[in-house]
Amino acid sequence: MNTASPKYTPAQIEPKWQNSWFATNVFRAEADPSKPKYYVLEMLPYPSGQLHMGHVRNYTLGDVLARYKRAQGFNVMHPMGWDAFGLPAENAAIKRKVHPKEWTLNNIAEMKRTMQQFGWSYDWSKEVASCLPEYYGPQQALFLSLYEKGLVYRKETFVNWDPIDQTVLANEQVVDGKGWRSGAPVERRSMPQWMLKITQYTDELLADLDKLPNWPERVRTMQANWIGKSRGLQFSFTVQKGTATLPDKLEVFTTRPDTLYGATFCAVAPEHPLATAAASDDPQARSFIAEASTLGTAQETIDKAEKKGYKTPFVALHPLTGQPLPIYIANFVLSTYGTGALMAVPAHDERDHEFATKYTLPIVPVIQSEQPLPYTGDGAHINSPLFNGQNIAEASATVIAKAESEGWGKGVTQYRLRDWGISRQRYWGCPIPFIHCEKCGVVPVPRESLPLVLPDDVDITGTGNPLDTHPTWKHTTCPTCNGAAVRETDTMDTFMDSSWYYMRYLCPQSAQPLDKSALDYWMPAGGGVDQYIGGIEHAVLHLLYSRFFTKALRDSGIVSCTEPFSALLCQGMVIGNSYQKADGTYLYPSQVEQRDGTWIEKATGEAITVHPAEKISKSKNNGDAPDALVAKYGADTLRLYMLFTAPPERDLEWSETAIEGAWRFLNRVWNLAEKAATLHGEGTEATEATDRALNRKIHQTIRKVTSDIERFQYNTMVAACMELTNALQAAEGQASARLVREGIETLLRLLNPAVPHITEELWHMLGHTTPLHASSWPTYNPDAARDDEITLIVQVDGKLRARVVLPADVSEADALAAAHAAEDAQPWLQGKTIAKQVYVPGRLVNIATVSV
RNA sequence: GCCCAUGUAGUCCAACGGUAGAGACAGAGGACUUAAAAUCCUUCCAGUACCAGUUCGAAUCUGGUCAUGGGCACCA
Repeated sequence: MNTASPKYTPAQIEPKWQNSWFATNVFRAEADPSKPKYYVLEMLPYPSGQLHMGHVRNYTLGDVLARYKRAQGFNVMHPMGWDAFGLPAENAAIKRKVHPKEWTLNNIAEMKRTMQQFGWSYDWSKEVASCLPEYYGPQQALFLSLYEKGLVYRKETFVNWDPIDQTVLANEQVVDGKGWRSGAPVERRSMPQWMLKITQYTDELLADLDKLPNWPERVRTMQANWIGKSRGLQFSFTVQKGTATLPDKLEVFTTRPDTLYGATFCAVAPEHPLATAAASDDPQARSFIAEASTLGTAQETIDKAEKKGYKTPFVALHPLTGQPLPIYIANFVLSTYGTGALMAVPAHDERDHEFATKYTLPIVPVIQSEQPLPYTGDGAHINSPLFNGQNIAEASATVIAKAESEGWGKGVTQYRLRDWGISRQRYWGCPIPFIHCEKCGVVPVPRESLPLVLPDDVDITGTGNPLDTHPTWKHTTCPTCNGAAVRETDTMDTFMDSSWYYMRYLCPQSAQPLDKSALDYWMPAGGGVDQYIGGIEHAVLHLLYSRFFTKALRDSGIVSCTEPFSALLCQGMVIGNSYQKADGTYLYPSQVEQRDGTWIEKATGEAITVHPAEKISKSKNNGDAPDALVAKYGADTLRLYMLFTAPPERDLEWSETAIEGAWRFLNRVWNLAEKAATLHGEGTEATEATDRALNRKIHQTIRKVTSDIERFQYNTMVAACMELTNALQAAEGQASARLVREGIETLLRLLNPAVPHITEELWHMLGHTTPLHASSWPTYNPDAARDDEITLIVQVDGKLRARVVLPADVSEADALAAAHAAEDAQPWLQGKTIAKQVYVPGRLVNIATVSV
């Protein structure tokens, strides 16, 4: 009887269900105090126009959790938006003569269209795009709140100037001395910058890392390192030139005050006032300083062995011995850390040692050691009249106490974390709402005239700042005196945009920047986003800034919670081998195959080079585009593949054949359920035992899938569902049709968060009128899940010798007796004296014998 | 150089300190088919990178080595 059963056709069923979900807003989330809330958040994408596999993985992980929590009865917030300001839009404007706004909005539309093909359960009514005035207007208002809190200031400062992007970068955006986006070596320039006082929260940002147990350890470590807290002594040297004593002292910071007697020279940064003073009448010093700054950090990093110094005419008087120490300008001294000057102890510091060796300066050991110098370990101090024999901790305390009592120094704590420079001399960003008036100085834009909107009619050429060169935009009147004034033309770092978007999601239409009642429901005191998911690349910057923002807004009374993200999951990258032909072009994985141990192009047989797995990218062709794969297999197959192939934190290696496996599994589920829907319990006579076994499997699977989802073990969750599928297939004709059908329905409910379209379709096909997304999560019956009998392992001296099958509720005595009686164990027990017996209920008996 | 993670069948991955194999990919054989694809059935394959230790018992814990990946790297 061939009933021409309908085949699994994702191209038809997926759009159908997506339409039904989004037409009726089933994922709409509104505050409801009668229900427990759960806020699932994935990092918002930059709208490049192209969705890539990393996004697909990220959003699928979040969607499983969101759908699961919804089924568990939580009121789930699961929003999505766009990190839509930034340089690529301007680069596109320069290259392709398209306006940044048009380019960005088109990209958003395109990406959103692609994203909707995946059936992710977003409440799209919460969508925000940071480039729209509805978003950046409120951001300007928040910026004014921070200003009122004293957290915003302006500072003339050396900044990292990116010569390609023609913009200023934050320290954090300089990677190995190069711009994090352009890759160009960074230069140093001095200009007035808008700063955010993140350092006011340094201690809290560090201490509260302990309140984040559900963050990956390594992320917390990275943040702690970034904050870089260190304790030491800050003290001053009297400075002389010849015999004349200078009015200003030389302030230095050291984490090793115990080595003070070993200090044989001092070094200052090229930007230090003393360096400037030395350069005033010395052209050589001037050229040394110029060289040190133009070299930039990039050169230094590449050529880090090259420590260079220039001797100044100044000397510093040692505070304990009165000895004059020469002062050098040194290229390795950072002006931004500590005081920009240091005391050098070549015997116990590697850099100082290298420098002293190069310039033949004295090296005085002050710690007893057999090790070659420089020795950085602990030990008894020598050559240190005040504290000979003490260790580092004791000696440090002695020096600090003496310095403080005599008033030439004090114990201080230094941090590596600097204030956050947010000024960008760019067009495509949030305008900073301030006005420069000659009479009144820097004046905030009145809140009632926000949003301060970007002008559309700009000419983007790639040089300079379009806001500055715009004919009219910056000219305005001073809100205080009504005189002629000009607007600030800097825009904000895009990390500002992503520092609070997770709050605006909760009230995207609010007239206030943030609606406290919505925030207090979704992000109450003591709990923020319940689960945040994103890439490890944001471990420091975005996450640290967001934590700072949350704390600052808390202190302004705008939010109640103190940490934005209660739990964090950093997913691994999606990587793949790349295949390169001799002419340098890259082939897709589907175009190559391995034959007799070598890789060749299928079409031509030409040999190709295989590069090891790296991040999937368009230029390397090492992975197909997500929408092409959706067209080929459907979203559910791609989702399942992403979940099944590797655990979330691990890198996921691209494999076309593994996708085929996911596709096949879904077809098996389809065929199984489809058959159950057409056969109406025409019965086989099932035995009680087979039914009980199948029922047990069903309940064990519910238990396993539930706990796997809770632990983000999505790969084993899928495996458990595959097992149940196998069991159900095998049970056809063996177990009762009613139970098989129940098993299939359970399977669909368990798989629904992972593959929502096919499960919804089959659920419907089985005659259910309540859709799966509105159904509750299955619960298991512990009695049904319990095994009747167990296989007990019998070990003798730790080695497996026999196994015995016993009732699950066997007593220890019976289990031991059975173990001793086991035939296979006999040869190993003959004539042995038993020393110890270990019984692990349900698992094993281990009989340890006395060795002769 | 420092810190962290990872290392299990040909491949991707499982395994509260307790039977190394749940699941999948690939391979082999078979069934169905005129044939192929699809589907279904059966099946081969490692002893957990290496060395030592703790333990009745180690893939799992500890120490060391190696490899891969990532982060930090003149922070005084």
